[in-house]
Amino acid sequence: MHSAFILQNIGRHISLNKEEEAHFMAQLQEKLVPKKTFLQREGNLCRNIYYVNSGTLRAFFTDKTGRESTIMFAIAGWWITDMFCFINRQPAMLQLEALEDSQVYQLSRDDWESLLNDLPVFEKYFRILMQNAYTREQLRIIQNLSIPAEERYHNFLNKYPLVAKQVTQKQIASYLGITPEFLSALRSKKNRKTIS
Amino acid sequence: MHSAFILQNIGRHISLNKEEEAHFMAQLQEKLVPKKTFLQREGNLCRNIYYVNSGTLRAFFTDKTGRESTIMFAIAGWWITDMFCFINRQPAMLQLEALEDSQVYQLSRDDWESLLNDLPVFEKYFRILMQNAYTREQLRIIQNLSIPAEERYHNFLNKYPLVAKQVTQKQIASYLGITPEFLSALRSKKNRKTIS
DNA sequence: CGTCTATTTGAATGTACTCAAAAGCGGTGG
DNA sequence: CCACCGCTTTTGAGTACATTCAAATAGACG
Repeated sequence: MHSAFILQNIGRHISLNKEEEAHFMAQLQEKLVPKKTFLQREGNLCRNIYYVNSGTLRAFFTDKTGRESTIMFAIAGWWITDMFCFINRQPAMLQLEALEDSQVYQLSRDDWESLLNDLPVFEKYFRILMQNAYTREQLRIIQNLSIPAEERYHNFLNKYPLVAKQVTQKQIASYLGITPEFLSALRSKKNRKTIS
Repeated sequence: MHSAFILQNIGRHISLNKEEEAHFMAQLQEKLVPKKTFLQREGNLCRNIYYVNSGTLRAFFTDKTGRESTIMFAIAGWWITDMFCFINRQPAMLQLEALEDSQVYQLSRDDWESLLNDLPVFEKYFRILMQNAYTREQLRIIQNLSIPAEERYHNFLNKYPLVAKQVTQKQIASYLGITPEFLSALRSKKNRKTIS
């Protein structure tokens, strides 16, 4: 049963009694997201945050020229949304797309706020989640600023091996901030080195 | 009196009674940081988080080649630390430097943890801080990935006008991820446009 | 005033991009 | 099951953005 997993996951950070667990689970709405469908489209009000039970999701930004930048991937155990727009009840800048058939729990902005009020222990849980997200993004910025694309690519493969298996090179390139052509060139350069 | 400011600042997010305010203030240690001195050096255990009362601080990363990347600036009203290493009680990757004579409140890792336990309302406060920090870094990543250096420079000037007044071009360049020479070239290009 | 660092300028170089075309791969329908 | 379609990946040539290195100029500070 899936609900066991999310409670187990939360249990690594905070302790809940049976009532609290039930109260929390009651707020969640299970959703199936077929491959290539969107949980969130750009411009629509960002109403929900999602916990991934299974599958793979991608959040990406599209600039005026149509170029996509992948902001994050999410696999089982991750929460994903357009956090800025979720918090501030604004139209989403990001789109959320299923990269394969996925199953998520949906939690609405209002229910999230109620949850934090009703069960203050969730303030701690989300404080830890936000703190992890912050430090993760900061490490990403440090890397983007200080190391070249080739090394960032290998770091990505090492840090997110499960994600790397599920996504295309094009998507990895858009996460690293390079073109798919250039990523391809890096890879073949590496192969030539390895072979010779 | 400075303590009024920090309490006022916190009061924008959570409500504290007089006892809680006193308990919180008792954890803080006031520190003067003269210009060009370091609050935190790379490799030292990152023991503290700092709230800036006055002045300007900079957090930066130094790579193997000696190149500096500015991770953040902090002026009055901001908290600053090497968050990843603070949370995980690790040697700092970042250095914290005063760009002018500054005055800060220091809160140690242990006292921070006690504060969260003793006054759970601070879980909410730091949840909001972490959430703001996360969304800020995510917007920065989106910009770094999707827009060219020249536009990022102007966005920086618009977003952080007070910071821009206090820091050198070299430091702004290292925040944007470009060399000072290239920033200088962008600026003179802009001037030529404006003049002609 | 002299020293130190920041900023500017320019030339040569390198990293990454654009555009175009070919090859590979997966899914779908006949 | 095979043929075709669309998308991803590869490859290559030409280009643009950004860097490095060097040197001159300007500013800040004791």
